[in-house]
Amino acid sequence: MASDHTRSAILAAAERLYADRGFGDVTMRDIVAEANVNLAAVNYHFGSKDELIAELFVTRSIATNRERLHELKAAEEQGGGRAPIEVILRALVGPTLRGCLGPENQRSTAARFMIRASIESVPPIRRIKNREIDHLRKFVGAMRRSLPDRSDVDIYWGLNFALAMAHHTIRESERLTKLSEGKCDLDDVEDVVARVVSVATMALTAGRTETKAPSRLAAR
Amino acid sequence: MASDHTRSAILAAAERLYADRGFGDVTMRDIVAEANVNLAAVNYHFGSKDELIAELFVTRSIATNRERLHELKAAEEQGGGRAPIEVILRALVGPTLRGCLGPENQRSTAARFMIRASIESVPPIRRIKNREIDHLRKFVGAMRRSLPDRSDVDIYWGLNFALAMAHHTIRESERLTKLSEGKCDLDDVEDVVARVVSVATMALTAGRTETKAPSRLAAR
DNA sequence: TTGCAATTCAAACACTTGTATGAAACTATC
DNA sequence: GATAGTTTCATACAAGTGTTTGAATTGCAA
Repeated sequence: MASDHTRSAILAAAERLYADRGFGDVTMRDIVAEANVNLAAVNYHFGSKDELIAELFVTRSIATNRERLHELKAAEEQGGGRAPIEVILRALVGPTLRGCLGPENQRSTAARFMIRASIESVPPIRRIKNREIDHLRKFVGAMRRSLPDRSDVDIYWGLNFALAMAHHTIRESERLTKLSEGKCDLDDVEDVVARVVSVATMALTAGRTETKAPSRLAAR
Repeated sequence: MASDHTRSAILAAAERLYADRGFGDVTMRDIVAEANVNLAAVNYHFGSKDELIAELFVTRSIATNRERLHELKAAEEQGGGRAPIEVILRALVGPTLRGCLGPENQRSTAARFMIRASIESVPPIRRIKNREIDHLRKFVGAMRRSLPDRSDVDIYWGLNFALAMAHHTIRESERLTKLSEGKCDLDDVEDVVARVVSVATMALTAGRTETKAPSRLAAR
């Protein structure tokens, strides 16, 4: 107990630095400098660098998953156990996209940290990451209920592509802006979410629910 | 001149190790051990570790781009200047997917190295990477010619999503296999290519060329 | 205030990293 | 076969890494 001040200062500084520069080039000395704390404090409070990273990841992982599941559950309850596929997908990719894109000042360090963690596979995180599969299975379940005629394989691929578009867009947002000479506005987060959800919905419904070809706006 | 043997042994070993384990945890000592070569050889032949990485990346970058452009050019010539969008997308994502997926023994180290390079952003590569945008612009041009009614913004997003699905599927192939309990067969590369191309095509044509809703098999 | 545990701190430690050095071995030319 | 240029090698070096140490400082209860 006592003064958690140092502890949380380290957590905040580490998360910020890791989110910005990745795990590779952030040293413990960088972290303690950013936190205005002595070098030995990290080992004193967390045991080791890896345990610090692990704690950061576990905490954020739980929070992100809770947020996504909250949206999902609300949608399913409102639909009497079956939510529209667009809404499910929105619950899956919305929180992360909103946290990582948009105007600079309102991006969450937490979301950016999680994206880093999903890219750079550092040992302490890799060990924990398997649990994420259980989390994704809950979305698979919801998608099955939403699209009972769809094969499992198609569901898995749809989920995979939805995450692909969301994560890749975040990671390569700078390149997309440059390539499109600013024509693709990544600050308009809701537009990005709508595009991702729309395409993923098409991937999941094409060739089955014919004629309905959901428009991009329908996913808003 | 003289014996390039050492030089190329280093290149091969480095590419293999980087492809497998990433830039982060491969040291020069790992490389020279794998190449059966003295530690000082890397600095003697390449100047520095960074220059070795840069040479590796430039070489592979040129080769990959040439392969993709070759497919693209052939398609456009056959179509009298306008290739079907499916074929353009196939030229974009096919080579990489084929190189990185499929049965273990026929995956190319080159392709896997390039994926590593596109994920882990290490300084020597970051400096070079900007040129890739020029390469992508050629695909944007072909896509514009193929879909003249489509807005530039939609073209850029379609390209972005196509690359997203291809790269993410490669990076997270293990997770997808585990999540789907083997139901998604990532060794069937042509099926994966067809799925990616199909979804990207839908993203690029939906709401415009109505009724045609291209089926997954149509993209084969 | 005194005493004791929790916390902070400067310094050092053991280890790994990429790079440099200078002697040895090799190769080809005369 | 001697010589000059290239390549290899064992070894050392300087810088940076995470971690440990033991003394100083703080905070709080008796």
